[in-house]
Amino acid sequence: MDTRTALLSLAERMMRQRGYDAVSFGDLANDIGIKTASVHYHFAKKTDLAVELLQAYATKLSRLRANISANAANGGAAIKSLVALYRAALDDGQQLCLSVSLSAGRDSLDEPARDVLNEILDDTLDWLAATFERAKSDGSMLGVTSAQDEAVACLALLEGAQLLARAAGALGPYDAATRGFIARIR
Amino acid sequence: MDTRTALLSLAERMMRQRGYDAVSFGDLANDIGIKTASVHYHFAKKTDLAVELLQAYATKLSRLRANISANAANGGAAIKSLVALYRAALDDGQQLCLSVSLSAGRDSLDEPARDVLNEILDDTLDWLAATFERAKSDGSMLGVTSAQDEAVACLALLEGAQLLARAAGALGPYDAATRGFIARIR
DNA sequence: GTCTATAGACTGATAGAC
DNA sequence: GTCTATCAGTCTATAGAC
Repeated sequence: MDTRTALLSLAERMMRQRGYDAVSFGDLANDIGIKTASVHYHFAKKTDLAVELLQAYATKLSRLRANISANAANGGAAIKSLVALYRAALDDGQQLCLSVSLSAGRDSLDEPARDVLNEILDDTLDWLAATFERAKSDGSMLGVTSAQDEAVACLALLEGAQLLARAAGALGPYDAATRGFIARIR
Repeated sequence: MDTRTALLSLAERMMRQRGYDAVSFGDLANDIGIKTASVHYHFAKKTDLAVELLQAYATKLSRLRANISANAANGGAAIKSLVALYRAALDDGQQLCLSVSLSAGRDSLDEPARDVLNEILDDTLDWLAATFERAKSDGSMLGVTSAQDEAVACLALLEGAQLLARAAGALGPYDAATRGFIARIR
């Protein structure tokens, strides 16, 4: 793996664990085994690193969601897969998903980075709303009234569940928080 | 208001808006109109400030929850009041509640601060579980099976809803996320 | 309680050699 | 691409005068 890719991968892991402010070029350089000046060669400013990280994350998430939609037998199964996806991102309660982690320290980011962050949220909510609509039509989920509201509620639940699980350093709270929701799926 | 109280109040507002790492003694000193050395007179270390902030927050929350319990006609009404409490804390989408904000940057805190953070979470979950039990008994909430799971799910929903509202800088997402949940209350 | 002054470490970032 | 060297700025924190 080339240095650039290694830096991106390390930065993602570190920022998901500690947040944007708590990760420095010095940390990254040290871990990789190079100097801070070399990190600056690959990413001129720290915000460039954040933006590229978020863009790669947005692309990856889009692909994963499209995959889920294509392979799910119905809307409910797709939603269930998304819950599993956010669960896997927790890494046993050690890290949040990048969007939650950087969302919390939002004010430390500049506008370009915040834009990609908003794009990720919007895309996720769009997918969720469409998928709840699908679940409503095919009858694979109980009690869906407003697909829009369900989408926001679902994302809030998953993000909050990640926060609680990370605080506990374990998956338990994530599972407890999502159990009732999952039970609505037929 | 004395300087110490002003510092606590300012630090709470700033940290709820930006997170722990992004608030410095310099920021606080500047805003109050004193020097950083004077801030250190009131709070020797930054972590002392965090711990005191969190302890005051824990006390305040306990009092508020006890008040809600005492004044609510039934369990459902109490839960509804808690949802309103977390909504008010948002300040129109400008800041998170202290516990969510510091939870995200958890790794920057030392053990004493993390301990109070966990205490806040545990107390909140205990109150929620007891209140869902109450709602289950008095029939003021639909579909309560496990009060424990409901408690975790409810807190996750409220914390995630705060995150989404702050990202949008508006209360809309909070209301959308909690609408379906509120509808279960009779 | 607040100040000046200062320490020592770390921050993001740049210039220029190899 | 990576290095050395360096910058100006910030950070938490302390000593000691007033």
